[in-house]
Amino acid sequence: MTEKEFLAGLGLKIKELRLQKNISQKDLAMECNFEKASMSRIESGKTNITILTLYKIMHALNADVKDFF
Amino acid sequence: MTEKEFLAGLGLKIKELRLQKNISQKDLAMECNFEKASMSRIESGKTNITILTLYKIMHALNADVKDFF
DNA sequence: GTGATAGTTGTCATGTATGGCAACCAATAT
DNA sequence: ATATTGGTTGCCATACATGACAACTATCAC
Repeated sequence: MTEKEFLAGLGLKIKELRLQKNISQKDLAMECNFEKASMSRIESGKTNITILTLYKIMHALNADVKDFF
Repeated sequence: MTEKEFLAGLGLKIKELRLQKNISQKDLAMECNFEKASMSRIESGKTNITILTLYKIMHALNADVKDFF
């Protein structure tokens, strides 16, 4: 698995978990205290997020970090 | 759990996995293509690593990302 | 003591994540 | 046609992760 693929996969996983909660990128982003634009870039695998950003998203989704992989 | 605690916990987990393989910070760092200094800071929770850095460490340790959490 | 190994800490340059705002596209509804 | 909603993309400033090198401490061996 390349790094690009890894990021894309993680983004997809976040998207899946978000859709399970039936919330928009905007709403999830707001709970994480950042812009919907950032969430879009994250879900599409365009940014190499830090572990704390993942942690924030995890919290907002009431998920475990394990669930992201 | 605070963000600081989260980073510290992750660093500790990396250290554990590294020690299970009986390799030094320097050796692990070399396999990840960075300096032992960086590995030291990561294990002590001083840096908010990106997900790709975690991915590299995971690879070098032959571990699954899940194992880090 | 000298040397080797393991880890920590400081500083620097470069790249990029983050946070912010705006403009845009697509789809749907009014 | 207009408005709304969900998502994407561009740009900007700031903060910080990364990669690199050096200096330092501590421990253990010779």
